[in-house]
Amino acid sequence: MENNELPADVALMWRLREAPRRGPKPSLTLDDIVQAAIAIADEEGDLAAVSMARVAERLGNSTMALYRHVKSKDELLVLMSDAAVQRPQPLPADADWRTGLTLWARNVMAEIRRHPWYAKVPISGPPAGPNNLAWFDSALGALKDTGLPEEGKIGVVMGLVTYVQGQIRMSGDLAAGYGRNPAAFEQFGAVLRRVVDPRVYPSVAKLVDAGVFDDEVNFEVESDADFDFGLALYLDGVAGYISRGG
Amino acid sequence: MENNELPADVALMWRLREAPRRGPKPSLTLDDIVQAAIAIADEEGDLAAVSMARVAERLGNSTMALYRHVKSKDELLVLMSDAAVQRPQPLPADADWRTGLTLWARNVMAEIRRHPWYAKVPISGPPAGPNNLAWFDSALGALKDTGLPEEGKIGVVMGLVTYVQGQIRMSGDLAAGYGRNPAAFEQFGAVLRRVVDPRVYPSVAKLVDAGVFDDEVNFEVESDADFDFGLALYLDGVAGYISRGG
DNA sequence: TCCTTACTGCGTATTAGGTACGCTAAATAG
DNA sequence: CTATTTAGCGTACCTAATACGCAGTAAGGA
Repeated sequence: MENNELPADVALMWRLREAPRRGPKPSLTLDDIVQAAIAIADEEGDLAAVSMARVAERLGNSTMALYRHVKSKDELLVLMSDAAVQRPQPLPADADWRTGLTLWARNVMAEIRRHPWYAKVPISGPPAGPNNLAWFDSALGALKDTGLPEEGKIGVVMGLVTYVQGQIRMSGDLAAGYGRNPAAFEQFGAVLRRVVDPRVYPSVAKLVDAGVFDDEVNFEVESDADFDFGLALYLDGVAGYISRGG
Repeated sequence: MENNELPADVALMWRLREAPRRGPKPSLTLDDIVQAAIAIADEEGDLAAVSMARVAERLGNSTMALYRHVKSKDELLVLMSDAAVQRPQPLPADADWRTGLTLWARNVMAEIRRHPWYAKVPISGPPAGPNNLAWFDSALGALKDTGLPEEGKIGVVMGLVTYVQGQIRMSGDLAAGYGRNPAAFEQFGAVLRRVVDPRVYPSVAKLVDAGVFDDEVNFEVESDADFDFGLALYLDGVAGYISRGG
């Protein structure tokens, strides 16, 4: 058959399996499994909360039943990461590239905020699922009138993806760390004051003296501002690249 | 005692524990443990290869002996991530900020390439270890003549850290995925050709038609080029920010 | 000197999780 | 009706983290 050549997980994500004819009717569908796993991760806010046993329990099945539908837990994670993201909203057709990419990046951020575990799924290859590919397509589309060569568009989008992913992972890790031990953050300024020798860490010492770490930090607000700040810097760079013609 | 107020892991990283007086001489030092764990992660190229049992075995001790020196495996990981990075080389004093940050970013990349697992250690808080703090200090120092306010410098450096981290994690994940299943990458173009409907994925379809995915990809080379490309874009943005005066 | 005390190493056991294997039963093709 | 294919699942094995408590050791004080 034609889709035998496709990697198994890709075939699953694109639903390319032909319906099997014989055997008992499945009491589980792949969709059920993926949705249950997503629900657990969402509720717990933690990818580590997803265990095969827990997913099966939620579905009223035994653990091993899942393995009839999924080759391994890793495969389930890949399926989750494609199913978790909805298709992107189409960008306004009349938007210039910068407006489009800004919107796109914010939408990605918003989408993933609903599934914070998304950034923890190890990326094992190019974006091969239909939903993730749609996001990729949408970002490329924002650059269609820039005159950049195709490779240049890919580079710009990859850089943006990298930035967004990095931001998400970092803020996610920090938020988790904060939740686990808020004191560590509140004491950070005091810790630095105790530990930082100005001869060894001159620049950090200046920050400490300037009192930068003294006020409490609000993570939600600050990470949004940081995100837009870094994004704007990156897009400034892209603007220069475009005006140079790639 | 004064350091009782410090978080335990911070105190360990800065070696602030007073020497205990009574009891048997420790046959293990914290350094031994951390170095053994690093050695395992380096050799295996995989943070998951580090288990408490394996570290202990390497040291000729029992698993549980480690817990006299380290509160948990997570704490060991934090210690590893600070011990793994050497102090940064001082940046040339006469370098402008852009040369300095470019050098800095490349040095970070080179340093972490020697310990690819570094990027997998969950960041649970601000950079609190002496070595990581030294890197942070070094990056801030590169911006000292820019006239940026302290908060602006932090923003620039945080954005850069985010970019570098994102790049490292992504290229690391991809390389691991490639190692596990090279076929998935080589077939990627063919897969897209089979699966991409131009009406749904117009921009990706254009890439496919342009043959962008047809040539084999060399990961080492390409990721360096991608890294410098994205870095340059970001630094272009920073240049604009600086010339606007923060 | 000897006892107390703090501390190290470690054996044991518990808990959690992923998954190989093989059996049983169901549905369908012939 | 029989052969084949497939779903569910019980069992078992392996890896890993870590709580708990005992035993032995070295320094401080009597």
